Amino acid sequence: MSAQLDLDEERTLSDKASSRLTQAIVTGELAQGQKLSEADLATRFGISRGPLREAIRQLEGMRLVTRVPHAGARVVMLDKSMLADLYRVREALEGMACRMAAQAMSQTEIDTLFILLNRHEEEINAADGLIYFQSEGDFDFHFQIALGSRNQMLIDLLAGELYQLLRMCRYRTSHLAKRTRPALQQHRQIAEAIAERDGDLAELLMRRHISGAWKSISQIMETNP
Amino acid sequence: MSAQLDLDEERTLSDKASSRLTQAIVTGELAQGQKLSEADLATRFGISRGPLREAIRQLEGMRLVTRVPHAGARVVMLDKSMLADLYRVREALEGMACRMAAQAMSQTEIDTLFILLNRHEEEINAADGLIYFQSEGDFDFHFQIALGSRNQMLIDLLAGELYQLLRMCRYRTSHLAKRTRPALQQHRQIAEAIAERDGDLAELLMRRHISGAWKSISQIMETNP
DNA sequence: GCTGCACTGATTGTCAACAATCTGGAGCAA
DNA sequence: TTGCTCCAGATTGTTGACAATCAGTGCAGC
Repeated sequence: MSAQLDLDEERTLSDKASSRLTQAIVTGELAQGQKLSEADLATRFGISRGPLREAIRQLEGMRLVTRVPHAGARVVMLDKSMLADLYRVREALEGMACRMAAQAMSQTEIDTLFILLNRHEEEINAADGLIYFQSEGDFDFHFQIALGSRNQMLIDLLAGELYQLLRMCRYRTSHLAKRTRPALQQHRQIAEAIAERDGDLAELLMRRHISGAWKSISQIMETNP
Repeated sequence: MSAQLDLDEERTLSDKASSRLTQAIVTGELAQGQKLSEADLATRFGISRGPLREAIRQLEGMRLVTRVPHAGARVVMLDKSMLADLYRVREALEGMACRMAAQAMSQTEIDTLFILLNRHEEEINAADGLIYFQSEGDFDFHFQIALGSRNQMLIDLLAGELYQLLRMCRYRTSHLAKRTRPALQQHRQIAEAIAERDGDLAELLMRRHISGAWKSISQIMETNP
């Protein structure tokens, strides 16, 4: 849990509504494809429709909802084709992030990366089998690398848009197979490539890691609903 | 000019305002860093502040404006660091688009690509020296490849966000050196790689093309304002 | 029985007024 | 002069009412 703390006495109503909506969508409280009734949500959040509409416009920019004029907004449908698109984009962006991180990360940040990996490994060993956190730990790793790229646009794209969609997806497939151990192993290789400042290798490994994850997920989706 | 036609009797006021604002920002009618006064713009567009605020929220999602609560929105400042970020992201995304296009483009689309290149070459030869269109022709080429990727998310990211920022940048540096001929040559190599269905090479060439463009632009910016 | 059309209810889009917040300067004290 | 407080104007944030548009229903006509 690394979300922004919503001290109710901060920011504007639109922004708060935007956060709550994002949360509700990502956690599945609002189902995929569900219609977002302005009146309903406004009363539920205790605000008026004005700020709510602005929040919806913002979520539209994050690709979390789709809006059609005069017909309202709906939670995005994460079908297989869209997920395929998402993983390809992710492969490109995180590959680049990795390359840049290998060049720009400070030694301290790299140390942090390894600490993260160790903690992650302990969690896996401790709860061998039932690992709920895997996704969050995974996000932390990828997020740290994005930060390490020092590329603000890359960071915004990944953290602000793609990762939300990914979390949304994971909340729904969390019951499915994990492959945490091979993922951890790959993470380690990536971190080592970064530590050795080998941008080419770091990018290659990250891309392979992500396309591998997609192959695995896509296979699972064949046999499951 | 391939923008959406704004038949005034279509869509909603927010959307129309959004288009007009985008246009105004990209063409420089609204200067970088300029403050966007809601009252002023609303009267200028002949609408009320409600739809205008929604439009601004949307532009914020496209990274064309930055908003700070209670202080208003400003046109984004395209400083060198941001442009560097932009070109890196572009390199990653268009590289991937190229790889996917090499696999997914139909023969007809590939033919169109070469027709585009030929027309572009004629324009360069015809107006040797003063080539205003270069940017638009360039956009057409890159856009066609994005479409060829068949990846809707990639298309949206490129056409909806990055290209707007790029156009915004070009409107300001259009008076600077061009390097249209080497760019055309590189375009041709890319198209040929796609025609041969060589995704690896197509991606490599596109990435080299874009990072080369950045080196050139960044050099020019050293010596100019 | 089926098609087409008007009506109705609900939902979204828009507006103008009101409240909250920020910015800049006048006035005063150290 | 410098620094502070406080006020006023302007700007943004929010609201509730009003207008426009859409989806579903029932009826008339064929």
